[in-house]
Amino acid sequence: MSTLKKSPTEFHHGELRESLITAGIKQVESHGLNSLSLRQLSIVTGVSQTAAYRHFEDLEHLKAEVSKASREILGKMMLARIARIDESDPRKLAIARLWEAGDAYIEFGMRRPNLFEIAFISYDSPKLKPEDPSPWGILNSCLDELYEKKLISAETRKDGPLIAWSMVHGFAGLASQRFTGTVRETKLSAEIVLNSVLRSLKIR
Amino acid sequence: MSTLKKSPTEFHHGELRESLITAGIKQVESHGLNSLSLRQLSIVTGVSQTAAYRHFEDLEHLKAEVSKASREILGKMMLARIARIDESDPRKLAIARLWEAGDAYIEFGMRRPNLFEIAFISYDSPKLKPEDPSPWGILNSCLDELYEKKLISAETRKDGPLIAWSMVHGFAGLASQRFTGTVRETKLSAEIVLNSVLRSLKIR
DNA sequence: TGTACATCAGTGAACGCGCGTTCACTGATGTAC
DNA sequence: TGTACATCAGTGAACGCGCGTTCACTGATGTAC
Repeated sequence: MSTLKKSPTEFHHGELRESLITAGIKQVESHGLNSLSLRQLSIVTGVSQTAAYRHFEDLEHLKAEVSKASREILGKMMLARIARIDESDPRKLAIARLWEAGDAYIEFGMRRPNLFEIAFISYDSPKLKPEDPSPWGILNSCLDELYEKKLISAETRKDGPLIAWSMVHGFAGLASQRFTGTVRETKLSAEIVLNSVLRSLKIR
Repeated sequence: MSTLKKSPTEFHHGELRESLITAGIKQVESHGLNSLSLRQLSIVTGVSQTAAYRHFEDLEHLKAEVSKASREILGKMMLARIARIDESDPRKLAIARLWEAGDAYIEFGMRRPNLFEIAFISYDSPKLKPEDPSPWGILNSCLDELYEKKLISAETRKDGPLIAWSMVHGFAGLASQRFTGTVRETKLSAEIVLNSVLRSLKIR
């Protein structure tokens, strides 16, 4: 049971940096990207409104970290779905992994639209360490596995990331904007889209 | 040579509504979605800062109109590219139309990223007339034509919009965020993506 | 054709707000000796 | 083990800004008679 606020007796927070990012994620998720402000975050975190400057150069840098954290959440969701697959046939397993990764990506867009939005805004100014796990990296691992199992050609392996990412990212974006109908309709459409990814990769 | 500003002698502007939307488009295109404000637009348009309220309920409604106008610009670009096609074989023509429409969409994302962004944000509050021309409508016309020419099946006609739109919209979004490398690389990738759309529609 | 008057489309001053950021400061911590 | 002191991570007051929106107003326009 961890609390974001420091207890009022202690002067030092100890984990302010992490707390601010976590609070940022919550704020964006429930009130949208533009509601992110240093002041708000400070209040929520129980800290003076200038404390954040000990950890972030400015608002832009904080946003970039929240963006990165969102991608990491997405990456973890993809990995969790992949880990849950029960399949012994290695070829079917490789296909199922790509499918589940893509479906998790779409689900993230649909269920957490504001996080999806900030995750894929590029903040130029700050140089961050690459996120871990990275959705892009996971997709590439899936394609590597498909290639190793001879399910896709070398050329498809090369173009695959672009094709799969465009399609899944596009649909996830449309779903996050509620352009794809009800939740039920969106789930049906997601199946069509994922099948279409496999067809594009010449797997089916 | 039309000017956005009214001449200082005249009290009535005459076309303030249109001028504000046009100024909004320019503002978003060059300084991003968040730079849009009623005050800024009023200054640019040469009008007092409250004049806009005679034409728009509030900022949100103005944004929705700018968003709609962006989609119309995109629609016009798609139609312009379609009109420029020189091809007599009706089946090849139908395919070329889909291709050019998709390519125009991607080009819009790449070249006018800020307009692309505002075009596909959904503003719930205001009910607007649907845009004309609408990118979605154009895509559907292309698919209708492919179906009439027996180039796609009835089932593909049904799923086609989703598949084509996801893929093209996804890639355009990635391109607009500069996730697809240089302009040259992006153009090469666009070809791969559009070919992949055709494959998904079982045309090639 | 001329005029009274309702309506429309502007003005300009003012309000209150939340924000990013700066500054000089202080409490807490850790380390060298 | 005890202490001096540098460094780190907070505080709180203050700044200036741009913004959306309201209000009472006024100039321009069009229409009924």
